[in-house]
Amino acid sequence: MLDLLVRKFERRDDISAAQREAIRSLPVQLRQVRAGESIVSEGDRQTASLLLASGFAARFSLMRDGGRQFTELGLPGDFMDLHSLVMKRMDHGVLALADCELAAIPHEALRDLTAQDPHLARLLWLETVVDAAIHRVWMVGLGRRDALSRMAHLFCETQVRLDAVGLAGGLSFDFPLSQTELADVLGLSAVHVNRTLMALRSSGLIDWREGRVTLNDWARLVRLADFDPLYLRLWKEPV
Amino acid sequence: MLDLLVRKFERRDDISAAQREAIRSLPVQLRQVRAGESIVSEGDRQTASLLLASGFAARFSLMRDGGRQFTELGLPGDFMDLHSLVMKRMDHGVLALADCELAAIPHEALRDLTAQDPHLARLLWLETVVDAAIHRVWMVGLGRRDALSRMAHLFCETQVRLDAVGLAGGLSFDFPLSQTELADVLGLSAVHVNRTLMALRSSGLIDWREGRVTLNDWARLVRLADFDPLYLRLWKEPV
DNA sequence: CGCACAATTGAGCAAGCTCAAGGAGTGTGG
DNA sequence: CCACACTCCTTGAGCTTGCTCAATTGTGCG
Repeated sequence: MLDLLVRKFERRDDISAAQREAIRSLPVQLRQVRAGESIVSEGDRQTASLLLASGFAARFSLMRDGGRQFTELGLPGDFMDLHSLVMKRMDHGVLALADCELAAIPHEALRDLTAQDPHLARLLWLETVVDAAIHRVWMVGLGRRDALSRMAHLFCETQVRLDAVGLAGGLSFDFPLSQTELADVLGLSAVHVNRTLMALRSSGLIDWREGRVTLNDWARLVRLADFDPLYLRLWKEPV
Repeated sequence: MLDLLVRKFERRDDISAAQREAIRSLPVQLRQVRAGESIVSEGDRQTASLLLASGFAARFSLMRDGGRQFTELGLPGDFMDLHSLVMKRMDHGVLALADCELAAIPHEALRDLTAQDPHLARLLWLETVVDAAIHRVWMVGLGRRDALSRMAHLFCETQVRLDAVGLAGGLSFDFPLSQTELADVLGLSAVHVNRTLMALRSSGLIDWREGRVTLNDWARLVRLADFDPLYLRLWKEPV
């Protein structure tokens, strides 16, 4: 379960056997959340951070008028609320989009680990920094991309992120969102998501049936989305 | 100059005299950048992080088609690229919107500081986490708010952030952006920014003349923007 | 004066929205 | 087994927010 974290760190930088061991021996408490249920609510004060072991989750904010905006998708290997280690009170909620298994790691243990090992501290810090980088890319999409390119970008990003944790079978991956949920990711209405999707489908770029997306023409999709995966920091570079 | 940082930390948590001193004795190199010039370019590999001492800056991303989206405003007391301490390569650029003074703090010094003092490490980490929180709020605005409320929200946020560093005279503050730049903040066209601004002005909510904004009706503006400053983490709470 | 840049305004257009309805799949109680 | 409810997807129709293109008016500066 913590191996997921080890493997993610190892994609980004070299770590020693002792460090690997230090991560593997972090205390965890397993938690299961059903699809559609809340994982963390806005305003909660966290005392542990949740590592998603399997499933799909999303950070979201609600508006006074009932509107909802998802601000990030959480995939296996991602922390849903690592930032709560330094900012206890949650400024947003986290929702399970599929059945999820989560490993709760007490903040106390994470604090000890980061105090004793500055390198692992930086790798954890990097996790939250990559979240911010993803946020920025989404902002660019929300502010400056039209629906088609925005959606294409999300599919590209999701493919690369899932592939990084071995959950993409080539250019195909599970994507258990409803179109309404996708609309809240993309800042569109559900109706427009449907039409945009139809356009992507009928131009042969993607298929999406029974919760599984297939990217039929990666090159064309990347061009349409202007996608460059550098911001995901999924390749080695010393930290 | 580094006092700005000390004061920001002290707004958020208690720090000891020794810690204060450790921050004050960080090596810095002063740098001046003229309005309109670039502070950091996308793709740069940073070896120091830049603390904005005075002026106004913005993070931005460019699109292939020439479009531009600002992803955060940098105000005095903010780091423009603290995240580069753990993610060397810049995934976006930083632009001076007004004449800026910056203090460059070598990564080496920051690494030493964070390795030796976990509490200060967490406070620096928190800086980047608040950036991410601001990103999320902007995302909600870009995805789900109309132009009027989005602009009102930005003015509220800017007032609170400037006030926190003593740069707001009551409900009035310097705001040295052109309408075109504001458009790139809000994900709107310059023309629509102008019209939205007119609406805010003629309803008596704000004035904006000669680079200075005045908020005439804070309560109404907050309501229009649905603004809640909690995400800025400008008040005390142990880290 | 001439130039560059910012703000403003008009006019027409379009991407994306809302409202509404219908179909398909699934689960539940009778 | 059927009726019903429910959710999700799909499609049509008309509307509205915000866009583009274009022109006009300052304003500071060499």
